[in-house]
Amino acid sequence: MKFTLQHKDPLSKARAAEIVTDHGVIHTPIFMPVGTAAAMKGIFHRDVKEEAKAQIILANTYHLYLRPGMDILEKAGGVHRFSTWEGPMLTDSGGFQVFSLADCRKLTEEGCHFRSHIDGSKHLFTPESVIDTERTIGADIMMAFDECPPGDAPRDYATKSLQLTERWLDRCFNRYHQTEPKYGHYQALFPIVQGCTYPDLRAHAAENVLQYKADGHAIGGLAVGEPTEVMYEMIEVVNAILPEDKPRYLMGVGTPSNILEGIERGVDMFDCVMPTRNGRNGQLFTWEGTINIRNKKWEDDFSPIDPSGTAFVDTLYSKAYLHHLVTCQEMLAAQIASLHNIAFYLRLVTAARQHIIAGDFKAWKDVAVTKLAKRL
RNA sequence: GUGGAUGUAGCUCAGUUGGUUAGAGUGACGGAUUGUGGUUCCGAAGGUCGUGGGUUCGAGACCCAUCUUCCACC
Repeated sequence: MKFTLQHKDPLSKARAAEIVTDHGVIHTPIFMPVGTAAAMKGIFHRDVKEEAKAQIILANTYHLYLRPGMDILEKAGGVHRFSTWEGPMLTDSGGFQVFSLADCRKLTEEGCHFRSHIDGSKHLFTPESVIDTERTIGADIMMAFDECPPGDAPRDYATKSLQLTERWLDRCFNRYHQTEPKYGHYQALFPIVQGCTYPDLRAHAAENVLQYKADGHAIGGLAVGEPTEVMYEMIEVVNAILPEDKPRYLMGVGTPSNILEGIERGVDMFDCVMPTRNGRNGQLFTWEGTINIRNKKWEDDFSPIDPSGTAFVDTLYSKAYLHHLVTCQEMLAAQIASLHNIAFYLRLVTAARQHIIAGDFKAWKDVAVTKLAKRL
């Protein structure tokens, strides 16, 4: 995997770069749509690629491990061949899922015991087993197995959690170096910087991660309940330490404004369920602000969903029709809204990249953020 | 025609021996959702208790009449 820095914004930490993987090139800053079970809910991969212009998508280790299971993925020849997505992919380690299902987990030094949310069966994830699983899935970028503590974690818990995450990280990299890719393409492993909302813990975590000379670094454990300003502060602390010549990935973030603020602070990669999950619930993102298409006010608005949109759904369908589909809970509503939203998120980061290259990112961002936060 | 049931929020229904401001689910309305269980949560709105009399300090509840819908029997 090769990371090439192309442009740096003179007035901020924003940068434009290129990541080359064995499945293709990623231009950063980039947003990565989340396809948990190796599928973008309701959207054909063809449209994810051709209409939304996604360059890399996520899948989830926890979910693929439970269904269809690793025997099937191995027989399928990995997640790319199985799902027919031929572009770059990234797998989350399942750390977040294990911890977001807190009522059915038990944490030990060895790893995490948990019960399947599907059938209640018992399982154990360890740093080693997760790396093995991610090798079998075969994504271009694998994530380390970590603990993701809540946003309001007290300091003593945050400290212990970080120490465990760091011991697990060491075991992840040991296993990573002991194993080989199964399908003939390179797989990177990104460590995840934790530390909750404590600047010194974050700084320590960022320093600790450097020893692995990884292909890229992730910032995790943010947007989990802490104030937005605190999240930005943590990004600044961490990015001051993470190397400039490697991609930085802010996990699970966020709103369009969050993403632009992250880019300004030197983040290159983002993922979030917001465009797809909120789309299924009728929230549309636009340059002018967000639209709740369920609202009665749209029932007789026959203007296009997004006149400036580039996905075919944006100008083909009216707001009134989408309002009707959402009201009727038609599957098509979720499909249209999801495709619109991920297309918008990709246009958002593409615009950011163009403005970084043009040299006017900061001024553009300040104007864009105020509009994006509006509700229409 | 006779007998029996029924009527409470848009819809489906609770509502104790008569006792504070008549509740729930669902829908409709609005908000939330940040490394996805096609999810979940929150808020506010919504009532002439079929109608009219009566008994009572007090009636959604008891009595009378009447109307609605349903069932059974002639």
